[in-house]
Amino acid sequence: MLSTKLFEAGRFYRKQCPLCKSYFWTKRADQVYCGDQPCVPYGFIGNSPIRVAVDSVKDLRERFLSFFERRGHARIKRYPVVARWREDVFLVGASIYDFQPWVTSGAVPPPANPLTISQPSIRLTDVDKVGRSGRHLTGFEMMAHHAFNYPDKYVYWISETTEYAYEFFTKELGIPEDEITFKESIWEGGGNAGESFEVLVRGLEVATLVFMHYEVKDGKYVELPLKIVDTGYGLERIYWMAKGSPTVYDAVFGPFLSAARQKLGVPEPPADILGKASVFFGQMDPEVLGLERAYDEVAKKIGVSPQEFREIMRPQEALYVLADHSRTVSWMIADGVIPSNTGAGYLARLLIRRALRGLWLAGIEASLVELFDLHLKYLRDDYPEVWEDRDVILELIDLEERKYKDVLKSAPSLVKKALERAGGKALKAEDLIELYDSFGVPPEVAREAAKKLGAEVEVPDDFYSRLAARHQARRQGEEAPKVPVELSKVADLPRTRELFYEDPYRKSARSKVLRVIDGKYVILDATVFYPEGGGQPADRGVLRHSGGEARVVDVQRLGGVIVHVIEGPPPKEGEEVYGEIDWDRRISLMRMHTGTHVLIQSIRRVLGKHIWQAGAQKDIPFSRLDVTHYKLPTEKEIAEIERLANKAVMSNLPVKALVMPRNEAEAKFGFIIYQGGVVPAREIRVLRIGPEDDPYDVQACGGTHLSSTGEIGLIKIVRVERIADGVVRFVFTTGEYAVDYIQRMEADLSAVAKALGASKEDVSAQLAKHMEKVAELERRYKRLASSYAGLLAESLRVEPLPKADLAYLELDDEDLAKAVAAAATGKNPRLLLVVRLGKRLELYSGRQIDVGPIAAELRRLGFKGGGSKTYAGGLYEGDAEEILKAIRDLLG
RNA sequence: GGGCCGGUAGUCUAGCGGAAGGACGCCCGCCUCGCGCGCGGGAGAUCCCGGGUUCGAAUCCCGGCCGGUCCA
Repeated sequence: MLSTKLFEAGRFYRKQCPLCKSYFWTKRADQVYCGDQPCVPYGFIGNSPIRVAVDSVKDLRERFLSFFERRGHARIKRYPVVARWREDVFLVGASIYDFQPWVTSGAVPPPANPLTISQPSIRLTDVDKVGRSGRHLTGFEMMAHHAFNYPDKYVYWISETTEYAYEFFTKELGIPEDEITFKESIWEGGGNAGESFEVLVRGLEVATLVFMHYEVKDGKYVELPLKIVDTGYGLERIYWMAKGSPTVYDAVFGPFLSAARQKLGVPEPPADILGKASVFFGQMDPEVLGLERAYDEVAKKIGVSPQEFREIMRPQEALYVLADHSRTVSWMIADGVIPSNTGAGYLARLLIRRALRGLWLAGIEASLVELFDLHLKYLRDDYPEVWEDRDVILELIDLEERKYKDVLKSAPSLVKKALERAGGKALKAEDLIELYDSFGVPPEVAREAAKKLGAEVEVPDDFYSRLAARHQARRQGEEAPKVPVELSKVADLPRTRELFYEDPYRKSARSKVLRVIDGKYVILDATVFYPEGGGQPADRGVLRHSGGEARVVDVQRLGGVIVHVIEGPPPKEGEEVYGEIDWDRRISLMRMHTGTHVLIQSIRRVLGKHIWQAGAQKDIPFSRLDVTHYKLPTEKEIAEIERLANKAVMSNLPVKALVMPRNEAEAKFGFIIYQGGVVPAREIRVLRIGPEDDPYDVQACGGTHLSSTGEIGLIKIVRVERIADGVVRFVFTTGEYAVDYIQRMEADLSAVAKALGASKEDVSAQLAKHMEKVAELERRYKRLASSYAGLLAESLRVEPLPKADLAYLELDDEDLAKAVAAAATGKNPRLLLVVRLGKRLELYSGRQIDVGPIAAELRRLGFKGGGSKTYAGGLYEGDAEEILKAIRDLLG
């Protein structure tokens, strides 16, 4: 039993729902059911219990946030929907995600305590119900108030939380006190758990109050030192209730839906059918029933034919899906997601394709870009930052729309080919997998295409898992540890002192050997050797010790210590060694690393805010930087990026590594600091390029860096390529390697210039001239050759035989021979022309003569070759007279 | 990172071991008062590059380059 002061003082009854067996609290003595779906139907459609005027979603959000502000909560800016600070999920699915795992584990203090926020969240678990259930959304705002209770600092717990919620709904929104039901439940997620209350009003869950104080370990609940109040108030749902409209979509997207209907000529649906449908769908569980069955059931309950019902609903659903998905996708793109075939990008693509498919199924001919554009106008007020990215969003949608249409267009011919290969009648599961794996044709589309060709295709239920199995084999073996040393063998050692951070320019140090494992792995108390990390390779160098000199071939982090992998005589444990790094290599890598930061910022400034690092590998002589971008940059853009990057180099900006608390870094610089991925610590190392008041670039980074950008010397982009959908790779180089590269290019250019007899500056013009000259010569040659061939054909000495006319010619040019033959056999269809071309012998014949049997006969005389009906060619070393004689015999 | 598909005239494409074909576009002529349509003719291709196999390679094999696509 989960009770609280509010229930005791407010005279609530605790009851058990006879349908779902849940316990709940209510003020109404006569309430029987829990008040949740599916136990009771919606009671607010067309009749809202909310007594105050709520003009807009924005108005409601503001009421909530200021309500909690007035009660001592700090208002926090919403976080991005892309969870770059986490490695376990792509997207933020609730407000608590903002604080996991660092705050909830206790490692990092919250940005404020208590706090209130309205967090845009994305969940794709119920994506199939969106548009149909009337209440599911892929994107929604979770309004919340959070309190983090530490053993030494108590904020508030169950009684305050329930009172706040009760007060918000009854006082702030004016819902009658006896309309509120608190249902007891247990909530679990993200590795945490706790008791919870679901706040229900007339059949709709409007908020969940979670009292998180367990960690889930091996299926058991372990008490956490932290007690966290995690609440979630559905902004869209409460607004829906305030409006009392048939569906949440009509409430939230109303103006857009009207505009879209008008634009597309889709009639306004009858509100009563929509309202009833929403109520019945709400009470159904399509997961169990199947969506199509649910359709029939609801139609029956409303009293219309299933067919009529579908006709009314299909276009509405398509519009609902469009409204929801377009908002979610816009959020994602504005936060830096590029639709692609991987990760979060794939989820964006999925939503875009679902929106397209919905419109297509409903028979609505429309441009998705225009519909997005229309919707963005309505989103502008609530999400100004999304509006700022309008251009990028529309360009990406246009691109995706075209791609999808291409797939649909090419599907029939691909399916046809697959059918032919499979022998006509049916496609097997492997064929479908092949189609999806190689061409992106979804199985449903393949089935439709095959049906049109008269073939039956069944999509297996386990299609996607079979697909996964096909790729599983390759995934294995990837996670080989970098050093084959068990963590337990070094767990007792103190953290290695990281001299490379204290002074990145330090080349050597004396330090003590703490442990040597297998004569190959050395751990020191302090080291100048940088361990591989953050895309920067490990240092190389030597360890000099009493027993000689060992080469350091690799350096890796293992827990808190740094392991040197050596080749050569190992040092003794306890002795002092002299470690020296390969400085030329290290300083070059530092140029590459600092250069990477300069480059990504330059790319961002030229190509746009949607640019994020998708991976990077610093190396010599070339490094690479992968960024999110949807098309190959133009030469002009690349030149501009390079110019900007080198301008930053020439400005000789200061580079400074700052160690600061995570919250402070995030608040000061934003989430843009997470370019290289997650940094798992309370204190993070932030690299700032440029002056404090106007930095060029700021990123969380664990690498070694120069102290000013001028030391990079030069940044040269070598190549730009698209390595995947939505990912562009910049291959570049810096410092002396950039000079090497340019010198090599110039040497090549010089060689070309020399061959052309032109100066380097004049190469391309001279080359164009040469090409033109060659083309002109070719034209002249062809003209002459063709008239010469005509003359030769005219002057052939033709020897009439009973079965054919024979002619013989000696030439040294095969093309000429062809031309002569074409002219001569064209005129005389019974001509057989024998041409001697050095060691080669060729026979050409007119239409009426079959050269095949003749060639067969000649092979017996030593001719090696063959051909078609009117041509035979091959080697013949003997006397041409013998051939002619044989032919005369044959044709005589 | 890996798999698969593709690269043939300005564009789209057929051919997939034997003399590089078609469509659109372009040029010329006929028809028409003129335009368009129609008809006839013509120009236009290092068959992506480099090796190999073969008497012979656009075609088969190997290696590159470029593009697409799917999976990580």
